Amino acid sequence: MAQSDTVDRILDAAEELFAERGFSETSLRMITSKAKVNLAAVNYHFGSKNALIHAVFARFLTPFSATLEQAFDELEERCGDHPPTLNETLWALTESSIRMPQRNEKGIAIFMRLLGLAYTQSQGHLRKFLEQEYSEPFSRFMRLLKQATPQLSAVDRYWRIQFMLGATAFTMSSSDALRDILQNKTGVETSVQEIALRLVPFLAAGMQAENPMLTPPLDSKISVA
Amino acid sequence: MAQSDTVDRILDAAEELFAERGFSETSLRMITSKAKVNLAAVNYHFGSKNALIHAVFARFLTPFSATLEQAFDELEERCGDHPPTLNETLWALTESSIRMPQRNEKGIAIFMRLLGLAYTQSQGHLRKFLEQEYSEPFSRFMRLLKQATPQLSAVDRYWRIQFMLGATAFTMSSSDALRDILQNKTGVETSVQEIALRLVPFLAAGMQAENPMLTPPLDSKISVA
DNA sequence: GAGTGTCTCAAACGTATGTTTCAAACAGAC
DNA sequence: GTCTGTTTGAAACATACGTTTGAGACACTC
Repeated sequence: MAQSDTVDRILDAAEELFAERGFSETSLRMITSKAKVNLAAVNYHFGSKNALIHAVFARFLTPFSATLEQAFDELEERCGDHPPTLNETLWALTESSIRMPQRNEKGIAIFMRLLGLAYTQSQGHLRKFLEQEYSEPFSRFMRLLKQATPQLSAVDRYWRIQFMLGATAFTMSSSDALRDILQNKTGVETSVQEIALRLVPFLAAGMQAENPMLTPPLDSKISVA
Repeated sequence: MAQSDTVDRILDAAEELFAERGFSETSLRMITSKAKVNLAAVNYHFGSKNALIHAVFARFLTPFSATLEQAFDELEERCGDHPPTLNETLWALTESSIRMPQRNEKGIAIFMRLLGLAYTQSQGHLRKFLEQEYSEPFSRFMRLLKQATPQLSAVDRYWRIQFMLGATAFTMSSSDALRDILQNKTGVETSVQEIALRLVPFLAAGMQAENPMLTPPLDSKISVA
């Protein structure tokens, strides 16, 4: 074979195992035995385990980042001069992730789970890699959010964006487990698309909540001070 | 010394390191050297690394669970026959965690971060341990949430609770870092109490958002199917 | 078909991990 | 003081990890 498929087999296996178990909990030997390739192939083709992790992310993040840029372009064009609304911005992001070209049926779930892990697991090298490779669509999203919520103070907006990120990353990073729990308890099946469909209204409502400082009940022991 | 403080020193060090780095990324040798105790002390006092993880959780979860039960008791008593509202329920939980007896100033952040990790890192033994030890206050909270949101279907409510958990665990677990970023960018100081003050309205608004299935924009490519 | 660069393979390397061992130190009771 | 049960200490254990090695197989060029 001229161009070996070993690289792809490794990436496929690594992607799935990383998503299932996390990075440090997945050994190269698990990956190579699942991919049915030799152990040394990983270091031959990628150089190191960290570089393999980067490659796994790059394989889906590069096309996703392109799709997202395009979605933002269309959105801003469609809106003309007035800035896109919060709902439109969130849906542009959601649709981009859902309509991504998928390698298999688990595509989105793995994609989301990996993104969640990237935030959650404190892998310094990964964060650095993602920041310097994909900072542009990220800050563009932030800019759109700012335009869509002019009524919020910078501080309020900052914290609410963190809340959104948290709800998304956390839910997606354990979406398999959560889906299974729900499946066992109620027999209801839930696709990742449906989770996203439920998540966006939740986030939008939270972002647009009333002034946060007025809500503690009168008898609360917490002072605003 | 009659009752050694080795146990507590190990628990303190383990708690902090686990919260900083996760479970598999923290070795017993890191813990014992931070705690300035012998390596074998962990296995002597706790039996295994997994048992140590359980002990770390039990040390703050047991008193917290008691505080929470009490807060729920007071809440339900105060409300008489009608069920507590969503805001009241959320505030009862928030105040319980904020007013927890804290070992140090990082108390709440570590507490939240560990809870988030427990959900995120796929440590089967931990989930099993937490479920069989602390299922009661958890399901009581769930019951209160159910009563406070009768308009939601069971499935909607399930997912929205996950979103709340995520926003909370994620934000609180990285509250130190997030506070510092905000401090550097805007010069604004934020206490954990203030984060909670901002978080609760966000969550309440998200929980009470309009029917999630009606919100995708008209030109959306996503079908509700 | 000899030569060349690419890739695979089994084996080993060095290091780090969780756990165990066993002697020494310590405490409190008699 | 001596004994007894508990706790600490340094060292070793077995295992798993990421990585490296060097010989072999393969496809291709000239």
